[in-house]
Amino acid sequence: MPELPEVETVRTGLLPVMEGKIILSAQINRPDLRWPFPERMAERLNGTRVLGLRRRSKYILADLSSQETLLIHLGMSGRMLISGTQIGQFHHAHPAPQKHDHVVFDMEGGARVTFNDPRRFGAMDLIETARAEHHPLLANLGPEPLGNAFHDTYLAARLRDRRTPIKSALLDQSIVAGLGNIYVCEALYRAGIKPDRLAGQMTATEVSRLTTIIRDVLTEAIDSGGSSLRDFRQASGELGYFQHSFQVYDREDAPCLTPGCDGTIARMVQSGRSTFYCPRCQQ
DNA sequence: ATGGGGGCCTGCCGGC
DNA sequence: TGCCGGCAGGCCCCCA
Repeated sequence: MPELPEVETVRTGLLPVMEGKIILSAQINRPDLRWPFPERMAERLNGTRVLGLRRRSKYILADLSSQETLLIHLGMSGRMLISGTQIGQFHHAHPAPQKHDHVVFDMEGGARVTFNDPRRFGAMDLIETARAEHHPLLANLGPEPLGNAFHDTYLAARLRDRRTPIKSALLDQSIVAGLGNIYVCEALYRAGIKPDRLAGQMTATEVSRLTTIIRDVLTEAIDSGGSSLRDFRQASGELGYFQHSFQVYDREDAPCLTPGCDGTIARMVQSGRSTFYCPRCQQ
């Protein structure tokens, strides 16, 4: 799915049409995504005002005037598409409904936000705002990689003695929340660390370099509007362009881009997922 | 407790 | 052209 930068890009895109606006109607077209929708979801959403839109890891949290929070996860293939916004003098009509449009929000102000998710690995839930961080999906998340709690002594402590590959450790959302397959591959490449090295064997220097690089990669990706793999779009419908900055992800057999390295990007499978790396400059 | 693998879904692409 | 296997940005759950 959308990893942290893509989710942050979606959140930013939704802000102008959702924050401060009333949900005039929520239309729910099926009983579930990955899990059943909460009881009476449409009724609980209708007429509430969206007080704020937050992000935690890869989750979007909409705090509502009803003291409830709408939790949204995009899974692998979820999208939030906006229509009906006024751009200059032109008014964009709502497009015809598409297959896999599972939830449709009509907002005060005329915008329509459509959650479309072919694979249905996404999720939505409604929870008490005051208890949001205790939601089972959020309770065990590690620190935000762009927040103050993520620093090298923290990461070193969490990696210590772990006998899992560093790649798996960085994908573990309880260690750091928001990384996915792409950004872990990119970060390990930039750090010059071979993805199958054991987490517990990282040196202090390597851990320190990793924390900085993880921040850098995510920040650059957010600044680029995320990545538009397989046509993933921002809420506005625009394509992000960080995919053009991938240095290893999906580049099997292509030349390594490190200056002076004549290696070739390789692919291996770890825990059933593709890892891309340069066997030459990642040690 | 920790690590690995299966499973959930649909769509797309390449090979035969 | 059609069918089939493999693959896909996630993450819960079960097993050893």
